[in-house]
Amino acid sequence: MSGKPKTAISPTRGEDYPEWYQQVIKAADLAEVSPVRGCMVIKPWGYALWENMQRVLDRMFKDTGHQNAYFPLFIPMSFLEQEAKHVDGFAKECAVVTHHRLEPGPDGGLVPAGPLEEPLIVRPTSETIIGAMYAKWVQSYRDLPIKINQWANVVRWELRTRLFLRTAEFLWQEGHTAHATSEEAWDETRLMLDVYADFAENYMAMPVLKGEKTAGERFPGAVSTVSIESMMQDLKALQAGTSHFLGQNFSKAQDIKFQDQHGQEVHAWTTSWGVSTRLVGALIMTHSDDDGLVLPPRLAPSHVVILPIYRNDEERASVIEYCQKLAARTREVNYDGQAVRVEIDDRDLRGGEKKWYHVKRGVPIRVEVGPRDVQADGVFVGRRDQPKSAGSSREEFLANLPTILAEMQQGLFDRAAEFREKNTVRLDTLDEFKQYFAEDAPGGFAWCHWSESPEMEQQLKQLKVTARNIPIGQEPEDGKCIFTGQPSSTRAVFARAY
RNA sequence: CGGGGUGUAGCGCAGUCUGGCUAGCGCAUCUGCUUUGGGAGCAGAGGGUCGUAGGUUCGAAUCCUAUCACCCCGACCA
Repeated sequence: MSGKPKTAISPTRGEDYPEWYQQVIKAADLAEVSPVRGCMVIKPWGYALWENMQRVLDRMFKDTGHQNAYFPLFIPMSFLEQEAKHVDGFAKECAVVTHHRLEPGPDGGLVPAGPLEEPLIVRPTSETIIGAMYAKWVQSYRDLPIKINQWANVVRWELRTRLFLRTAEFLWQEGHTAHATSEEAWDETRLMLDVYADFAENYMAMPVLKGEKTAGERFPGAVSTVSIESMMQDLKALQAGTSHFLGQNFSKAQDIKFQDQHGQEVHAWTTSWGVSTRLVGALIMTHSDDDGLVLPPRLAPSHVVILPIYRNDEERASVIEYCQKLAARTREVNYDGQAVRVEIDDRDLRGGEKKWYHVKRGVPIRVEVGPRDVQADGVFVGRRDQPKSAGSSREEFLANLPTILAEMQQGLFDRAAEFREKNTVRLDTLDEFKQYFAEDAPGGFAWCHWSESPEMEQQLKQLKVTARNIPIGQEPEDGKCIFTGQPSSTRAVFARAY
């Protein structure tokens, strides 16, 4: 016995960040690697978190005029060949289905049989298959706009995978819209970016930078890609969501055209936008600490866990009864427009062990109830964002619960925002830039004047830094690109990234 | 996909160089007793065709060949 560790997660963030990340996922029981290369199994606690994200986002999509639908998992290979730039971006990393039958093989195994006339691609994204349907559905300007979202799984044959951040198969939503005018499609692109930013900041408690991607970081085939970018606790950036203005590139390739009010035949303007289970990774790396997962209350699968403490059957009976009543009362409390989510953990485990189990899983509030609390009609309350627990009366606890949860939600956002602020700089020379992103330097977010150029690409590659985006809403400012000296009026944010 | 590394019990590892007792240890699991407002103590038990397939040998976790998977570094990352 080496004594009680100081932290529940080992190594700590400071010791080995990537390993810490893996250990948090394991300790919180969010997911596991599966027998299938590059694919993960999302476990109940992790999936419940994803379901909460889905629920909120789905409501937001519907509130902005979108409808859900479902398109096929398989895409004919010829569809992917339609848009030239799209081909460049996706061709290499797709799973391809070439047969439609299995037959007994020579060694008692199975061999694929029945070759397909045209190979099918497992969707890496659905622009092409959805576009093909839109081409049928759109004849007149009266058919527009079409605003559809789908919740689906997609496959991108990634070589280096990390749970939630990059897996070969992942869950996401993809919105696909078609519009009569460029302006309308642009508005849609920006509106959905706002939805994502709203979700990230107000539900995930994760501050984000909204901005436009540089040409090099754009979605293949898009005219413009905008993104939300956030800072993880190791100072690396993570792209948390993207929204694409596709112009008429896809509609021309797929013949999505209509007659406008003047009888003119015109190609539609399309957009697409998505967020994925990567958000779970973002959530982990934004808030969690050396004792495990920390969840923002608005997305936590459980807000409150009640831990009964007793020594014998007699105590057990009265404590459990008290806990059940407490749980019922807690469910009557309203937080964020819903009943507070509460569970009782009555497993036959030692108190300390049980407590740490829920600390590691990030449950916002722990309520410990023993015989003394039953006597006093009290509770012993621990908050995930504070090290110490404290006693209070039952009524006081119930009355304060919504405030405490709201306070925790805000507290997480404030702490993350402050962290990003502290690790953000404005740099005006290449020397400063090189120093800031030197191998042994911590790095962070650097706002710099820039211009799209081979010089920039080369410097960035050397320093393992990427242009994250060009934040929206900057005051125009006269400056010079730090790489080329070209005049520049806006800054881009640079960082090492996931 | 290139370079390097690792596959031995659910998890983490020793043993491999130099082939040879019955393949071990820690944690976890199960049982009993003790403990009980805090990640328990003692005693006992279960669990392994040593990644897989060939080969060398009287004998292979150990040597050879192939293959698969995972990790790290690069390339890539919509």
